[in-house]
Amino acid sequence: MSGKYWLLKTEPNEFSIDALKAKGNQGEPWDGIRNYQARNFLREMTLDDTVLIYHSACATPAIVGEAKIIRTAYDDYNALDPNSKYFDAKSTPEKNRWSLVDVCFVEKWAKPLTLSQIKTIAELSAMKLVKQSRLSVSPVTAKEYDAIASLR
DNA sequence: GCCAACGTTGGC
DNA sequence: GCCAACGTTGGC
Repeated sequence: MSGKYWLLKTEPNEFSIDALKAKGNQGEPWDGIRNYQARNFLREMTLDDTVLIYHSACATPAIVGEAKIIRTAYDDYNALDPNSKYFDAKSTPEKNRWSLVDVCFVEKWAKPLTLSQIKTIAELSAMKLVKQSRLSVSPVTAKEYDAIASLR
């Protein structure tokens, strides 16, 4: 089991880890990423990479479980759909600015690792999640992942 | 609901 | 290419 590690944020009101679980093996297109830095990380993802699922903009922001990449980056069709809330007038079928990946549920943790806990752990205090709070897709180092895994 | 952080847009 | 204005994210 090798591969890279990532963290994806989602608002549980919009799409929770339970909603991802309900999708089963077919997984879910992780759409709506409209930030270049986040998009670039999406494009670096490879098959079977581990994804930490983080609930943001809720009562207790926390890492709540794990997922994996089941399809690597492809054009975000929502950007071309005028009826989508993710429509982007500057994207065309030839030059689509945005990408998405498909993600599949792996595991929901019995005990979420909260942001406030994360901030108190030395090995995790440099996480992009902490340093760049508005970034919705971020890399996680192997060291960080090990520290997180040992805490749950 | 407030507000800090910060990415994006557009005038010049 | 600079930078002010604006919009969004997300913790609290």
